[in-house]
Amino acid sequence: MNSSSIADSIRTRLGDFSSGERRVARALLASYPTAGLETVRLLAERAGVSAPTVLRFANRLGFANYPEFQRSLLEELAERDQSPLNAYSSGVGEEARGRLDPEHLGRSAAATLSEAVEETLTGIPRYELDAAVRLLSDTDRRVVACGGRFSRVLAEYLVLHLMQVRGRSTVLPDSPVERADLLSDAGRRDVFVILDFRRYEEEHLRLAEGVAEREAKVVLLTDRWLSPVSGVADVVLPAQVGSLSAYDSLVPTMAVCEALVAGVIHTLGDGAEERLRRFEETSRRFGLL
Amino acid sequence: MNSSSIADSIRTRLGDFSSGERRVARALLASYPTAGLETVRLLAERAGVSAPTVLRFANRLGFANYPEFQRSLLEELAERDQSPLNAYSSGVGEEARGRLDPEHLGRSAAATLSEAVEETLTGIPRYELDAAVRLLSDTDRRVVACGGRFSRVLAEYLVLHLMQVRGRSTVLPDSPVERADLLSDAGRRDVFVILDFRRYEEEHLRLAEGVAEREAKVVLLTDRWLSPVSGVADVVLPAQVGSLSAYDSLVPTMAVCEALVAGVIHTLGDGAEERLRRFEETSRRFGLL
DNA sequence: TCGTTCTCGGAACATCTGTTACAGCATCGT
DNA sequence: ACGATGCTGTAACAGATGTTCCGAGAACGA
Repeated sequence: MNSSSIADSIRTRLGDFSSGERRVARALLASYPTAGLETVRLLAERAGVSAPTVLRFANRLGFANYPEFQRSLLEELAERDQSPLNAYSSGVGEEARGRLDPEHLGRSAAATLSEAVEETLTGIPRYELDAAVRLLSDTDRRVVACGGRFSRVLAEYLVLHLMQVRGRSTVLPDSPVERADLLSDAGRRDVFVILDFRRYEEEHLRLAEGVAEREAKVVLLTDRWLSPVSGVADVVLPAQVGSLSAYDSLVPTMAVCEALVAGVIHTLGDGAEERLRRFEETSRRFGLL
Repeated sequence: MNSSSIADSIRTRLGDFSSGERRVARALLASYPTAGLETVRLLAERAGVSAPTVLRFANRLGFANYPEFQRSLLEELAERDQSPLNAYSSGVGEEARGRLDPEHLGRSAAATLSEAVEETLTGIPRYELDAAVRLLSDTDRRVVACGGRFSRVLAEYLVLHLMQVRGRSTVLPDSPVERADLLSDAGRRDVFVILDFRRYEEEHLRLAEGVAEREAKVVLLTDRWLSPVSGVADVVLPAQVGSLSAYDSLVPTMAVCEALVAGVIHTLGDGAEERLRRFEETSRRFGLL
């Protein structure tokens, strides 16, 4: 959706603008093109600058008048509405995947990561997603999530969501005592969400084997080479790792997490809404906002 | 409520209009909505009527002013641009939510999220990305990151990476004392990475204003409605929020984080590699793996 | 045919728009 | 440290905009 010449022109030449003009550019790009179709004063307010700065911005773009600038915006809009297929005119998808071109950091990242997200989510078998959602939607079960170096933050992210829509969800504590306490009660009423990416952590495998033995359910989020935990897991959700640098990307995995949350919310329906309301009310009452 | 309420309203009530007003309506529908965003006189010419007729047309639609009519048109346009996928589900929010059953969960999530990632990364001006990378690659500066309810985990994620490739990076501590300690030293040698999404947190604005006053640099990661922090930020990186449920997605923002890290690694080159080697060695030596 | 009603456009009006000039301010280089 | 340069906001300006009023004309029914 970037065949629009004006927006592109702004993005390219943003460095030449002054800081005030840059604010205008940002405000315009943030809600394009409508912000540019309002009056000068409104756009100025939106950007937090004065009216003349907006005019200087238009001048710098090469327009003599503000009306002329608006006319260009309108023409562009009219063309776009006429031929909606032109959106794909600038083939971004054909760029090399996985390799980072520093000149076009944004573009190559866009191509690599969006493709990884798409492949991941379409690549996961329906049954697996379904099963994972069913387990996470079972409010009789407690949910415990854990991850490694980086994936730990996604465990937290998932739990933060689940806390709000269903409750009874925690991340596996760090401290040995707390951890032992939690695992002592582990049983068939629990589902463990384990995020394990290479280099796979042996600790995760021990954990998974242990709780599986006690008939707890295990959901595994991993990369496409499949952590050894997959041997004991009830559900396996593999993700692509389309990486931009030495590090693998966790973006597709985060997408899976959000899809899971969306599925849980849908399954729980009114239950989730009620829980959420209660959650918010409690937050307000205790001043936790 | 179909794709565009105003256009529909016109089509339905076309019979109530006078013949002159009808010509205006046709001209407007012929090139919708751009024709309505021009001046009264231009629309009048386009329709072959006089200016007052156009105003009567707007009045008949229930608008007190012509500007008010244009404002509605703009709002409608903004909404439509905001969620290009919702054009199909025709804005029935509840039904759209209901369509997210596990059967289509994977597909719709794939489409929504990968598109959001792509739009986000191609939509961010190169200048902003470069500026952010430049700031984060300056090892003379300390990096401090902070976020809100959910985005906090991304602040952690970013810092985890930066710790390994450049060091001198922390998340803003939770405890008031530690926080005060850190902020006491804040100055031109620092860059604050603030993640602020709606509902925007006033605390972030205060923080940003405070550190900006002391000449620290501020990098803002926000949604497309731009947190108020954007007023004082040196770099603004907006992201799409293509959401699957009641929650906005943070997947695109995570993609931005990874792109930033990739940029920093590239900029630092051998310096990053050496740092990483040292980091690994230290981890092994102290048994921190 | 006449009179009523509705519709429409011309012209004057008030407002708000975009615009410009100017002065204060920060930033940078010397 | 101190001018020079560039950037920004305030205030005043001219023009265009949307708006209103009023009279001319058309449509319709009696």
